[in-house]
Amino acid sequence: MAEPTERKRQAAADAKATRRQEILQAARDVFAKHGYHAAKVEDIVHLAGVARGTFYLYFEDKRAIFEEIVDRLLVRFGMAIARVDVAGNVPEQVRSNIRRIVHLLLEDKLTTKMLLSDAHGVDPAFDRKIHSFFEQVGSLLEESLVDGQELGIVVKGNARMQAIFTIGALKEVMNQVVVRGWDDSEDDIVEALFGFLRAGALSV
Amino acid sequence: MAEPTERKRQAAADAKATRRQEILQAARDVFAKHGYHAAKVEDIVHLAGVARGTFYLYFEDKRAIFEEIVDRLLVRFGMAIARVDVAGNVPEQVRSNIRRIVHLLLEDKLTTKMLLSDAHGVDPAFDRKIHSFFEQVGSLLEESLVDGQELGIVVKGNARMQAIFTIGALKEVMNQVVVRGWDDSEDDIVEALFGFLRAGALSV
DNA sequence: TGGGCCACTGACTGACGTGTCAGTCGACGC
DNA sequence: GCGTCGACTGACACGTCAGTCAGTGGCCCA
Repeated sequence: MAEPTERKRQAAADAKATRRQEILQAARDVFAKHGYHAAKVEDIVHLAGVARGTFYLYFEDKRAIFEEIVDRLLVRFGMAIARVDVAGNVPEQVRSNIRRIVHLLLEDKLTTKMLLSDAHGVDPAFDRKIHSFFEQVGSLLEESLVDGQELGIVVKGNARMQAIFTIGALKEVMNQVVVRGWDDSEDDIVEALFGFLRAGALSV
Repeated sequence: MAEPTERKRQAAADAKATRRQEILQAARDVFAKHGYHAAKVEDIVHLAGVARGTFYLYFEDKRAIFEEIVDRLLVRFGMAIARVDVAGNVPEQVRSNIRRIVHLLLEDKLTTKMLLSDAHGVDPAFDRKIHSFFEQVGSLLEESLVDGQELGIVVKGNARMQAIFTIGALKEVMNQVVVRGWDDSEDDIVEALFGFLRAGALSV
């Protein structure tokens, strides 16, 4: 193994992977800057420093590369969520979940921006995908809230709406950070969000 | 006054206003169904039952009619918000505000859908307009929260974030109702949202 | 040296959809 | 009846941009 031919094949594969990565990164930048519809394939290839045709050697079409970028984030997002174990320290687990998610989203703000502001209206099928992802997250959260209500650690009420409000609050704060140039620290955001979930805003 | 000529002029003006309204309504339906980018002027004129050219007698271009529809909603939205008077019954005033806003947004779900899911990525200038509107709402809310904190009726903490979370929760629940076909009653939504602001979700 | 391979190129094409404008038509006044 | 007006029409011109494909050049092996 590792005869010259093989080594070469490997080097070539690496080069291709690198090239692919370059295009992917350029695409992320362009999509984040201009939005999906205003982003031209021309802009992407120009930024990546390759010709128009090369783009199509690596990706099916404009939509495909957009989808790949978003998909990667969705997968990582899904993995960042941990089910809460009611036997343990619940508040701390909730806080950890929030922290992991916020961290993930702020790690690559450009991709988050794409997800939050461009992912709608790309294509009906793609819209459905995004929607069903958030729906899954919502359902998972809702189930946890119902469990929590039975154990008395979650406020009684419409759990589905509590889940929606929570997701909305998260989405909106991420939107502010990522679209507007807010530079609040991750910790501040995590603590503020946790505080909001714990006590709401009104103390009347 | 009201001589034949005058009466006729009035009738003509009415006819024009009606025609304009027809096109506006068709546009709202098409934008809500397909999203801004996928909506074709062709679709709008077809639904309105007029020719392509007629559209351009009434509106500058596709963007202009979209902007007019959204602007109308933004104005009404702005008017639905009342400043809270700390001398009075604060919770009830907050609840009224929520109720008015939810009512307004559910009154014309199609326009709300446009605002929530299509208004981004239309055009940089338009994006800025939408953004600055929500920013104004956010600032107003933040000020109120700061006042409330001093009076002890709002939970201590980062008021700007509390404002963002609140707006996010509202946006997300409206999105669910309007994009997904949720049919929860207005009262349920208002009460759930109010409850969330009052107590959060966790009771630990 | 030459020939095959393959990543890469960029001029080109075709589709699409916006906005235009020369022309139609009915109403109305004279 | 005849001329004027203006709302309305819809075929067309035009720009834009995604995706294609015939061609180039560098590299390696025989």
